Amino acid sequence: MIEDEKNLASALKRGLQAEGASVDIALTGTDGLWMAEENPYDALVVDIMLPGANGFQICERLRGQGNWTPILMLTAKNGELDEAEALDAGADDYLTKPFSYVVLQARLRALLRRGVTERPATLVAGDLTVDPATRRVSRGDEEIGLTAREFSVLEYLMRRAGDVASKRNVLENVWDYDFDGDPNIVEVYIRYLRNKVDRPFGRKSIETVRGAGYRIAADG
Amino acid sequence: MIEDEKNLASALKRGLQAEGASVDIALTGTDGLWMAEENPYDALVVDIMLPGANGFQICERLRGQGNWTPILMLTAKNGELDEAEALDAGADDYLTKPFSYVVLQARLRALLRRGVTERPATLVAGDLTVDPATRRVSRGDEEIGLTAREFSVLEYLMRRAGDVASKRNVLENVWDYDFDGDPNIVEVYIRYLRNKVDRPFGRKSIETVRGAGYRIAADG
DNA sequence: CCCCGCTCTCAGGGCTCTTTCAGGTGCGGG
DNA sequence: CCCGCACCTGAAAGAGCCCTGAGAGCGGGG
Repeated sequence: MIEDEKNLASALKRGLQAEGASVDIALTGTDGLWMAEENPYDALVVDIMLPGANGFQICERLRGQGNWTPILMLTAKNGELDEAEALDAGADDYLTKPFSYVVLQARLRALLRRGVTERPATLVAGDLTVDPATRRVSRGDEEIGLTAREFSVLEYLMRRAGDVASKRNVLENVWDYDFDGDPNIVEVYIRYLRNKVDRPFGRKSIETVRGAGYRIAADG
Repeated sequence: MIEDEKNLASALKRGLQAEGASVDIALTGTDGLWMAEENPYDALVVDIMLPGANGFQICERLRGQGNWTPILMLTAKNGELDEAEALDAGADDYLTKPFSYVVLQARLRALLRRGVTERPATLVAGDLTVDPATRRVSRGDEEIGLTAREFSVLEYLMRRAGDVASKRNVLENVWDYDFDGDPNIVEVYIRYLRNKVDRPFGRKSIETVRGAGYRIAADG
């Protein structure tokens, strides 16, 4: 999220995090551009009015580089800069300030679903399925209720089903990139997940690879 | 960019940045190697003549670690070190000094377009396979469980299948670069590996080359 | 205002893996 | 044929990884 109003930025960040998203904030256009160039984000939320480089410039620059990360642009109601211009510059959608949080959330979700990134509708491993769009998880016919964090961790593991994901990997992708807390948090969430998706079914989908990380077998 | 001539380095950096690239500079071979190991760069520009470690060593070291970041090598016109050697060492392309900026730019673009040098997903030697992504090892259809250290040692040997890896090599790449413990640890792990990947199958994949190190035959 | 669910921290403990060490074995050179 | 050095081996101590239960902080909803 590239947004210079700190209050707005941190409020949105908290909201999105509560749903399990992992959010980085840039307060200036130049910082934001740099971060967007360096990291493979799922989507960007970009304000138009920014110190450094403005939203249009960021869009054009990224698109010019062949970077097609979905962009949601925030435009000012009475701004002389039209919304159409935002789309012309390469944004995928726009939102007029002021806007409600739920609308932002819905638009973002739509962008992700549409996603340029080839993102399978549902992730499957054996009889375990995870649907990022609806945020539902089920084993066979039985639906499983997960918290936001639990869901994110499971989603991440499922996206790389078969591969080993290190704790560092999980931290950087599910928590923030520069997370520096106790890595033990990952172990804790693995336990929560096992208690919900494995134990009740007598299964062992989530495997510990000692010294390396965790793995979900591609076939469940 | 690993280049010790500050003027050249910063001139190139400015040029590349003007086109939207993001450039880090290392002035010594050792710094450069470290940075290349720690960060996922899109490409490296490496001078041959460097304080610390030279360009060849950097190439070999990175390739040995399974790091296939595209490398553009800068060679000296009258250098006794041939360009062919650069390619042998694992560079993807080379440029003879002095060169014009536009040529460098064009070569770099070509490297990026070509994309990452295709890395083999799994390492194979006869019927023995090692998959770094999933951390699975198998002989034929039988899966073999290895500990973290065992896996690392085997992976290292497999990456240079057919070549002899000295104990020093193994220590520097699997343990720390400046490991100063007892080199006997390598012998111990070779034994563990033989007990797991050879003995049960009546095979002798891991060969001792007395006075030189160990080797895994490329065909198992 | 209280309760409840979610996230995260912390400390303890089990168990596997890693490393060390001391002594044995065998190859190769003299 | 013998000796030395490089390599091999078994066992045991130590370290570190991972799991777990308990609980604090926080925010939302009743």
